[in-house]
Amino acid sequence: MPKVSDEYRSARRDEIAAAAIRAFGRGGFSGTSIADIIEESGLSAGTIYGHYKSKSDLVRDVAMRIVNARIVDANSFARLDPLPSPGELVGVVMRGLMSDMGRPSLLLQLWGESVTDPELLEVARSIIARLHEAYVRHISAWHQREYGLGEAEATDVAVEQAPLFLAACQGFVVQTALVDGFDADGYLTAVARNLPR
Amino acid sequence: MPKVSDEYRSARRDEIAAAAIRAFGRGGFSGTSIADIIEESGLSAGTIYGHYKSKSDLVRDVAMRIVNARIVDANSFARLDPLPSPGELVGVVMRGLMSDMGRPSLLLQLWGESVTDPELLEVARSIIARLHEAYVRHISAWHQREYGLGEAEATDVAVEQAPLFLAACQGFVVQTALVDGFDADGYLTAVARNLPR
DNA sequence: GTCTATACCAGGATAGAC
DNA sequence: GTCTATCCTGGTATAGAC
Repeated sequence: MPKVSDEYRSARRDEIAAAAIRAFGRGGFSGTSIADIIEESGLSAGTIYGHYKSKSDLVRDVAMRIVNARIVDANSFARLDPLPSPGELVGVVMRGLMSDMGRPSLLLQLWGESVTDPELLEVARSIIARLHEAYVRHISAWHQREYGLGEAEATDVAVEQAPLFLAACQGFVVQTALVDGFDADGYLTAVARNLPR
Repeated sequence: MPKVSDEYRSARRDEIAAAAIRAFGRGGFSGTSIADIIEESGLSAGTIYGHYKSKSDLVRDVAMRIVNARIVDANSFARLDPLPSPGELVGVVMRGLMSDMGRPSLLLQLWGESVTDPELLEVARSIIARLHEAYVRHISAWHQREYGLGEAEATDVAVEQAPLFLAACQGFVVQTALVDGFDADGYLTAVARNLPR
């Protein structure tokens, strides 16, 4: 085990992954060629294949990095004070998403390609599952604190409603990417005002 | 202008398009090769290129056929009696979608590929725009009839809320395709119960 | 109009020198 | 570890016979 190697390798992977994220952000996963990533990174084919064993390996790593960035704040919801309503939370999550992805269109591409690529499907599912779980916990906490429901009752409500808040996030992603002139702030305000509380 | 030709050509295009829809449904647009479509249709490369000038031409035609099938019932909402609430409408539209597409995953793929393909973007936008428009009209009609609002007021409400109902549809598509064990009926019931009315 | 055969190209991945 | 050069596969599209 060489002494510089480990952190060096990891730094190189970061560098390649960062270039790949930029490139994928423009062209999508399957629409981006290794040549594009070579150009974006300034590195060579040999180098990239020295750090990733295939394009699909790289795609999976990039997708995971995107997930992990989001997971962080999915778990910090519960500690916010004052506790935001579930509807306000959609705004918090989506604004966070926008600020570190620029356009969320990569998510749309991830979903699309998940349909045919089992490895991406795994990643996409894990994003959704974690967000779903965070919502169930949050909605339940909200109903307990705000309306004094018991835990079991609050959880029933949460299980019913969580998919709707998830849908509000997914709709935001779709509409941001596809509707031109989409009013993001107006949408998030409408969510906070009209979804159940 | 040969006399049999026109309807013959059009029937052949239908045949090719139908095979293409099945094939695209499995592999997505860019994930499906002409060879796949040849196999699915039982026809040959020469024939297909005799009716469509390129793969992208075929893709656009297929995407449009999918849209047009949906537009029909987007416009029949207003004539339903009793008038369904906007939330119930999500169920009507989505059940219709499911019954003629099987899995709505092709829509997910359409969205994903729209990000990088301008022609598909056009198609995707037109689907969303028409559904949005149908929702605005419907929500407005609902508020006028149900709560006696004036037209201007009802329209304001409709413009604010329409994106949320759209999101409920989009979330349904995403979750149907990606969440395993997704409870479609439970979701649609929750939409009808919890979205504003 | 339709088929078979094939030209042609793009993209992923590897070999081998440094 | 990294680069350059190249191989090879698979995919779109066309040519030419029937």
